[in-house]
Amino acid sequence: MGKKITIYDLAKKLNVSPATVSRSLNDHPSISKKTKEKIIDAAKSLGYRTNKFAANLSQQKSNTIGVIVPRLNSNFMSTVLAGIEKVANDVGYNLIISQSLESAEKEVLNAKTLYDSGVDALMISLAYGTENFDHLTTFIDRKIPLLFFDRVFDLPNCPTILIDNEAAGYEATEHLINQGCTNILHIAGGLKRNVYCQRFKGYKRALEKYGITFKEDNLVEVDLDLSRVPEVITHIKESDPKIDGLFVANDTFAVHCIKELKKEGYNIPQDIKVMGFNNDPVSEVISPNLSTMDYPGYKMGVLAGQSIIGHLNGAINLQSANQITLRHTLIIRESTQK
Amino acid sequence: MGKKITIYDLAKKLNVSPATVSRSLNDHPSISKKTKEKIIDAAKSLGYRTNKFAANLSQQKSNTIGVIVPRLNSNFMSTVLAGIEKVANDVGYNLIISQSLESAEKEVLNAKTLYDSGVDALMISLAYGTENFDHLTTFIDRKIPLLFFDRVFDLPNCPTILIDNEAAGYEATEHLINQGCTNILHIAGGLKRNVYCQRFKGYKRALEKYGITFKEDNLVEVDLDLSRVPEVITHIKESDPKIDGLFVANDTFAVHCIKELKKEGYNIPQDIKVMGFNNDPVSEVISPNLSTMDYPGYKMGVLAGQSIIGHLNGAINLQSANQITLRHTLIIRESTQK
DNA sequence: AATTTTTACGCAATCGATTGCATTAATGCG
DNA sequence: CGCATTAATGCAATCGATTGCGTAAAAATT
Repeated sequence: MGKKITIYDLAKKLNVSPATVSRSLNDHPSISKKTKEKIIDAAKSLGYRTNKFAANLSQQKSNTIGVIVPRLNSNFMSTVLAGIEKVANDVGYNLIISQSLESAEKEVLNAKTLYDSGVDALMISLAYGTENFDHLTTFIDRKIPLLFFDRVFDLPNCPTILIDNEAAGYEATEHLINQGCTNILHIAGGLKRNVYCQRFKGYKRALEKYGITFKEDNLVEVDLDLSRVPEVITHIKESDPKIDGLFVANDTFAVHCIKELKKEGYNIPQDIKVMGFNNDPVSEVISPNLSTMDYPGYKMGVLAGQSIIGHLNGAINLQSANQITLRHTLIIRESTQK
Repeated sequence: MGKKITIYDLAKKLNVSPATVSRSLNDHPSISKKTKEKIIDAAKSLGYRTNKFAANLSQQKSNTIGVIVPRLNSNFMSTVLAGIEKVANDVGYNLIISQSLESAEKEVLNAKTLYDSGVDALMISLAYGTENFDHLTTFIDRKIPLLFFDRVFDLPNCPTILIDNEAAGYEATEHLINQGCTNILHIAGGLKRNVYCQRFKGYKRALEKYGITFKEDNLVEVDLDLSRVPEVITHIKESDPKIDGLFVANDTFAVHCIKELKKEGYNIPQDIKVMGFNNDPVSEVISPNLSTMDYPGYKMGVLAGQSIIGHLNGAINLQSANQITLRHTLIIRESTQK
């Protein structure tokens, strides 16, 4: 394998100008079929590969999309990413993925780096603590498409993709109530984030609807790290009147609550009925199987990808598809049986 | 926010040459402290951000590392990726991540794209079916560092990071034997890949060591997709003599086997003892808890990242750290109790 | 055949940062 | 003070592809 070969090499070899080579390779209409073929053949046989650095510089675009997620290694996120990657890859976009690790500061740094890297668009799912959005408005100011998914925030002209967390929270709670629960504890993630805040709102609305008074004590806001399970268990043990229903904002946490509750001698669902959220694979593994809310991660990724790419291609305009709400589905399993 | 500002803008504003600006920004020794400070201050206050396209073109490097994995959405892989991302991000490298979806063809395409994108290095975990490595030797030919992790292949001068799958397979099988199993079924992934092939070898060696004859019938090679669980169950049900031990090459699959076996009336571990592999979170959720082999994904990612970056910086040379083998740990839980 | 219109291609500037070499300014030294 | 060093900066080419504009050649028109 020799040196990298450039359009200049091709041009020289074929006695045409570099401009012609470039245009041929890009299938520009004003080049005759013959020359095009000649050049493309030569390019192929000489193993020409376009230098993206040069192309990027000259076109001021990178064919790259930046993605910032709270963490890569959660089932939900990696599934969303799989969806995004699929569509991006299919149309020739690269994905630069970075994780904020739930830190607002790191999110800012990530955004800066991606900005510097010249991504053509940014897709983001916010960290727990992000409150300031200057790192994102930079993108908007520079007309770089910005899309939120799952953990969204309302910025002008930014499409968002999510589910109706309020309705889902409502349905989850309603289900528990229908199963006979009257004292339902809700374990929420950071309430700054829409996903948790909305689920909580739904929870409250369901209580109201069924004439149950909401008690501050029945809301626990944690970061959903498993190390926080014990305090939740304590909370439940010390509850008076006794908690008889548990609505947890994510399956992983719910599953570990069940494990601990079982250890403490609780019968699930007889003593406490438990609802999760996400339909994570573990929900089908725990015994009793966890009732949960299905949350279409892969589809979310695919739609997010399609949306941003359509947008980059000018096919979709911002106004028309400013918010996509995906369907959620209540999944009833053993953990909430009467 | 106005237009993007360049070193030329800065140069003009400060009455120096672009060269001086560039050198100042890169802390070149031959620029006086005063001018450096002056320029850096101005850059900061004007919000200068270096145009990576230009820098890349001129330096012929991208500060970007390509990663190809079979799939993003598995707990193990996303954990490894989290580790890689962490170290890469800490030292200012970007990660372009793509998934082969276990298809050799897509892996080739991914490799091409990453090559074209000018990644400074490539890290890869192979798809099930990859047998030809031309798409990777391209990198070697062009002196682009190439590293394998987990699903590796021995190419000259390519560092690999993995665990001792043979030993782990041996220990897993030995444990089953020690617990009294005499007819152990092994569920393997594609045997073309080292991880599965080696685990299988370890399995066989353990059998031999304990005087058990290996039967072809006791090896099932599947792609470990959950849709394949039923056929495994059938296999077990029809086995004669009865299978009393199951060594599955990954936890997810193992867990679903347990679920199905329980449905079929088997008692785990009384009737069949089950060993998984990976120490996936689900292994602690299934009842009975699954014995497994701990496999340090995050650490693998971190080491892989450090290795390739050290290498890019010239700190580590290829020869010295050509293969890193991580420790694995047998984790004994309920599913293999006597 | 003369002229207009198309078609096909080349010229040269551009994108923004980097860097080898030359040059000027500052400093040192006898 | 004059010359040799050394320090600090500028010039201009380079990285490789893209693209507006101009022009020569071919085709169409009358």
